[in-house]
Formats: sequence, C-alpha cells, structure tokens
Amino acid sequence: MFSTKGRYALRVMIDLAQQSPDEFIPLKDIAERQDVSKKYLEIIAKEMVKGGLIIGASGKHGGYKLCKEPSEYSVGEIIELMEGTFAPVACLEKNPKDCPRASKCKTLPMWTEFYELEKDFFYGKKLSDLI
Amino acid sequence: MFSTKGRYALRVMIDLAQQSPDEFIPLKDIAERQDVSKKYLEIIAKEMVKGGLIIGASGKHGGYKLCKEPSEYSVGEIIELMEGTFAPVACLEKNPKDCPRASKCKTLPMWTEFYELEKDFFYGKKLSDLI
DNA sequence: CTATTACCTATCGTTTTAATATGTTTAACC
DNA sequence: GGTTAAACATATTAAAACGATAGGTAATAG
Repeated sequence: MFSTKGRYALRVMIDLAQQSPDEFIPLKDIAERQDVSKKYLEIIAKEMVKGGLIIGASGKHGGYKLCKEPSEYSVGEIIELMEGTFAPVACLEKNPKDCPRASKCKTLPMWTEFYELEKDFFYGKKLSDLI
Repeated sequence: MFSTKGRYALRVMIDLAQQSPDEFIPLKDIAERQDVSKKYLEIIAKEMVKGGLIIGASGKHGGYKLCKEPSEYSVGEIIELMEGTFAPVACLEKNPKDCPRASKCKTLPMWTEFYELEKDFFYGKKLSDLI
C-alpha cells in the first residue's frame, strides 16, 4: 500500500496545479485545503524541493510553486520520488543484493511483468489528468 | 512492496505443485528446498490452512498438500489471503472508514483504476503458470 | 512406545510510519 | 531596522508492522 508521503505529495502537486501558476503558495493554505498537518507537509515539501518537483521560496510572500506545466509531470515521477521505488519485491530494486535464487526463481518473471505494468500505468498518468 | 508472507506462501504453493500431488509434504523439506526458516514457514502454513489454500496432516508421514489442481488456483487468491488486500490506498479496503473527501477526491479514480488493473493481473495469473 | 509432524502461544529486535516539537534562516514590507 | 510570515532544519516520539525465534502440545504412523 502507498504511504501518506506519496499520497500527500500528489495532493500537494494537484493543489499547486490548481492555483495561479506563477505565485508562491504557502504551505499553510495547502494544509488547510487538504486537511493535513502543516508540520508533516513541511517534511514532505522539503523532499519535493530536494527532488526537483517544486520550488520553495522563504520569507514573507514565500511558499511553493511548480517547476513546469502540470502536463509535464507524470504521477510516476512524483510517487517514485517519495516512495523510493515501485518495485513489488526487493529483487527488483535499484541495487538489488544479488539473490542466488534469481536464475531459477519461478516467481521473478511475474514480479517483473507486474513491475513494468505498474510503471507504465503511473508514468502514463500525468498530473494534468488529475485536475 | 509485497511482504515475505505473501511471497513465501506463493513459493510454498509452487513447491507443493511440483511434488507428487497426493502425498503430504513435510514443511522441513519445503524449508530446505526454498532456503527459508522452517519456523517462520510454520506461521505462514497455518494461515494457509486456515484460509483453505492447503490441507495439513499431523503425525508421522504428515505434511501439507494442495486442495485442488494448480491451474485452479489464482496467484491473486494466494497473495490476497496473506497480504489482506490489494488496495493501494486505505480508502479502497474492505471496510473503508468513509473518507469525507471521497466525493471530491481527485486521486481516488486513479487509485481505483490501478486497483482493478492489479486485481486483474494477479487473479488472471494461475499457479500453474508459475511451474 | 517412539519418532515425526503439524499446531499453538508467546516474545523479540528492528525498521517504518506518521507525526510533533522546537527552533533557525530568509526575505518582504513598513 | 524591526516586524512578520514563510521556508528550512534537527530531534524526538508513539505506535505499528515486519521478520522472525523459542518452547511447547497434540496427533498419527509404524
């Protein structure tokens, strides 16, 4: 199951996409609209900035805004940044500790097939599809 | 990510499907073939019996065996029994605590679409496809 | 009666999750 | 230059999940 980190991040992105695209939107407003703890969103937003999803501006009239058009974001890149991976099993992660059973594993092909299906689905969905 | 419970259960099922179908196979043998702790498999096997996936027999020459043909098991029923649900978000679980945002939630349709895709995939795969 | 096996109950150490708490820094505006 | 509002930073926490391990009891075949 997807964690709140990925799901909240997606909702922050949708919220930002619904606001004036050149304004910085303070987290306080987003937290209120989305019924989520502002403090917790701070942690999430920080990661989103670090990952290059959004731009943050400190100080008065600061806040966050998108870096590009909603149609240029895939849902996949948002979720994968927050959740780390779409891999359904550890053997398919970025740096898998090579499993000695891999070559004879009867289930690996199925997990791989599902992994591709999942990536295709979420990278095919654009942020603009959710507004 | 799927937990070891679901993945080990699937491997137990495949292992049983590879043995003589009318014999009871002791867990000790399965654990050795699959390189998994027998003690941990006991917990998993118990749940599988309770869930009606396999039949257990105590005593000497006891063990476990399948209840039906490998082609009659879907991978979905095995994984769902062990993992509880395929729902990617809590809002789609069996007894969802009704979310007040559900009607206006921008992401729910996407999660629902993925949920259906996932169920179709795993219920479409049969145990016999993995042998 | 003995060996073998499933079945049962409890416990445990670690990691992850979902936050909360308490600041510090940055920048606009008067 | 002080006030204010915001992001940014660091630490802590309570609860749950994960992945097992430990030590037994009950059943059954030979």
